[in-house]
Amino acid sequence: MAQRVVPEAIDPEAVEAARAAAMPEEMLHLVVGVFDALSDPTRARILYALTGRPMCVRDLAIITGVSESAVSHQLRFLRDRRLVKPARDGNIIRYSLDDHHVGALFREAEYHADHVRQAIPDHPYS
Amino acid sequence: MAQRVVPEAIDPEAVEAARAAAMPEEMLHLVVGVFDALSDPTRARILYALTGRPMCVRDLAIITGVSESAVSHQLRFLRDRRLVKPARDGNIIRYSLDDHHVGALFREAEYHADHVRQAIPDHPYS
DNA sequence: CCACTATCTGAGCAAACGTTCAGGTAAGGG
DNA sequence: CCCTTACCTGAACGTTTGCTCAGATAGTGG
Repeated sequence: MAQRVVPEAIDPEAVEAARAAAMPEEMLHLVVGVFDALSDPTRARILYALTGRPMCVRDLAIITGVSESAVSHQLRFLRDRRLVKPARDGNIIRYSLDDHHVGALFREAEYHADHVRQAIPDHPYS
Repeated sequence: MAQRVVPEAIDPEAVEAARAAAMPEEMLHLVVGVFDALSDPTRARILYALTGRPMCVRDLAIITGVSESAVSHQLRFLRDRRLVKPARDGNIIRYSLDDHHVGALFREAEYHADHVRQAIPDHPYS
């Protein structure tokens, strides 16, 4: 009669181990935040450009192909997450990377991209 | 009379350099794809758990706190991007990481998280 | 075979996202 | 001073996202 209501673990040891090794909630929030910052083409282009040199809003708009307003919105997003920092120079504001780890993240992601392209010669995403 | 219609670069050299160093469109697509996979809390929890050991859908649902259906949907997403791979074992299917770079990405992101928390002792995101 | 288990799939929906538009602020030059 | 330049901001919008629900599929054991 009494049917199972709570789903049981199939491999309780694995679940226990995973729970023990799980990332703290707060850390996960921050980690997901960085990946989120890098998960949009415009933001990725901005950050990748800033990998090489500081740039102002106007020039970033040219590079990314969106409006200056859009760039400004995204820069605020990136500033809030401490990924870029502004530096005033007269009338213009030059943005630069606030964390050198961004470069490393791109490098690792590129390795992964190679891994994918290697698995499927004619690349899998349309 | 003839007013400027096309926005001019403020620092043409920087724009030119950034253009020259820009990531190829196709590569950017793949790179953004990985970050996108890692930018959702549920997917991040799944991948982080799989960092330690292979797991089945049911147990991942327990770990992540969402339904088995939701996990299955996300696993399809991750499978499409070659981030995880399934291995049948009788009736259950165990998923494992398909790319060891995922671990490295988490590590770099954690470094960044430390960078943020260091900058602002009482952590900045609510 | 038939019931059960583990996983998958498609539709539907509320929430979040990225962009543009229009207007606002702050520093610089005539 | 006032106008221009560079950047910021809020509202509105169409799109995308991640979830749940209901039902389908595939392997297992009696």
